[in-house]
Amino acid sequence: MEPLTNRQRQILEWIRRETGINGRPPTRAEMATALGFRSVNAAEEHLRALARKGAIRLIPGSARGIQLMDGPPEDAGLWVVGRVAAGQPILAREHLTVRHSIDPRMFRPAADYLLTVVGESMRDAGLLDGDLLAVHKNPEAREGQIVVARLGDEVTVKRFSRRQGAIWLVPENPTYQPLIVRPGDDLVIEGVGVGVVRLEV
Amino acid sequence: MEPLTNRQRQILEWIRRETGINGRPPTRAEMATALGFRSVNAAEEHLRALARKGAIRLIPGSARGIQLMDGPPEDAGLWVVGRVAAGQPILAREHLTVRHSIDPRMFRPAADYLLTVVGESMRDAGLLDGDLLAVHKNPEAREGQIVVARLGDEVTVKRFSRRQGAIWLVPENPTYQPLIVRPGDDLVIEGVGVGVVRLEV
DNA sequence: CCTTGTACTGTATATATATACAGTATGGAA
DNA sequence: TTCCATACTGTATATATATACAGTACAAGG
Repeated sequence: MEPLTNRQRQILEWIRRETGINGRPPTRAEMATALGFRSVNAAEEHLRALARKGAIRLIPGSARGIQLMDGPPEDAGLWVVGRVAAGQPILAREHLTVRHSIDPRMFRPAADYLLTVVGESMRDAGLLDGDLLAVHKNPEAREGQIVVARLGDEVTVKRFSRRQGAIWLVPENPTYQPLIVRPGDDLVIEGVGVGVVRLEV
Repeated sequence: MEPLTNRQRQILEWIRRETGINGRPPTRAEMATALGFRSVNAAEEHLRALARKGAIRLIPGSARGIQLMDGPPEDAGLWVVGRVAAGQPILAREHLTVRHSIDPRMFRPAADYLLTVVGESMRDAGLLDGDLLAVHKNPEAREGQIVVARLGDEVTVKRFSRRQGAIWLVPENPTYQPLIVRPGDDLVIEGVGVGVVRLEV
């Protein structure tokens, strides 16, 4: 998709919001009124530009014929990706399993997927066995963040910390030991935790 | 809402489906074509009937001016209702605050609202301060369930238990004491916890 | 029996709406 | 410099769309 200008992004966001609120896309006249155009043609040309760049689809000759190319964020949903060892690292294979209807943008920053937590190593951070960790994909982490880290083939959820020039992956359970990552170990930060969803209480 | 006839329910369902697929409500002509009417007025009169019975709202003089009164269950979302004391009972007032786009039917049984947990009394059950407890409205509870209970004016989240002929509201934190409900105290079970959503990690 | 509501057909029309065409001004790329 | 895209104003028009009005048939309720 071609990049949008600031104004175009602004207008696309407005259309998205308006469509969500009213349950139907706006007309050119409604756009002009709301966005401050004195000519309906300004709206028409913005729609053409957005359609040309692939952000929307226009249905010719049809009232309110605006289709948003990426569905409204409300029903985008999140996938549960594999299972993650939060105790002794156990599993590594990544594969989509179930999709849940949760707005990814409810979390800050927005979540990209959900990971099932396995084990009790993050218990004192309120992360229990079976919990779904909402993860924001990011190759870097800041001090104290809960991260999804990959060490070789294995994936683990821990608190990220830098101590004595090394990276520590610290559990939140006194019966577990911190993982100290030595330079040369192939550590990959997959993302940072941005939220938790528990389906059983 | 007045009861719908079979045909009206059928047509309402079609409108709902169509609106979801196309991102906008149908026109009278589209309805006639799809539903097999040879007159657009059949569609018009069905819409009038649905509007009169409160199932939809019609926007006069507007193209595709059909508003579904109850949104499709997928994007119904959940409201955060007030704040609940999970430590010493603190707050009682119930009022809607924010709405989150979470499928209520993700939980078993389906959630009716979200409650913000206040305090640390349920810490060892993985319920931290600020967590959103997904609650299924229910006036009864079974042994061991996490309940939202109202004692007089105050609302609290605890584990439900029957011991020695009385009801115990048991915290999950050794520094807190169980609440023993004596016969005569006006205890109301507001609902049972069916899940947790945490927006910060 | 009469009335009311449902469930349609068939025709007609005002207007809501998309959309073309003619301009103006600006800024970036070739 | 020229060309093109952006970002608009302003006018005009074909048609998509809502909606009124006139019927028909049937079933239920008072």
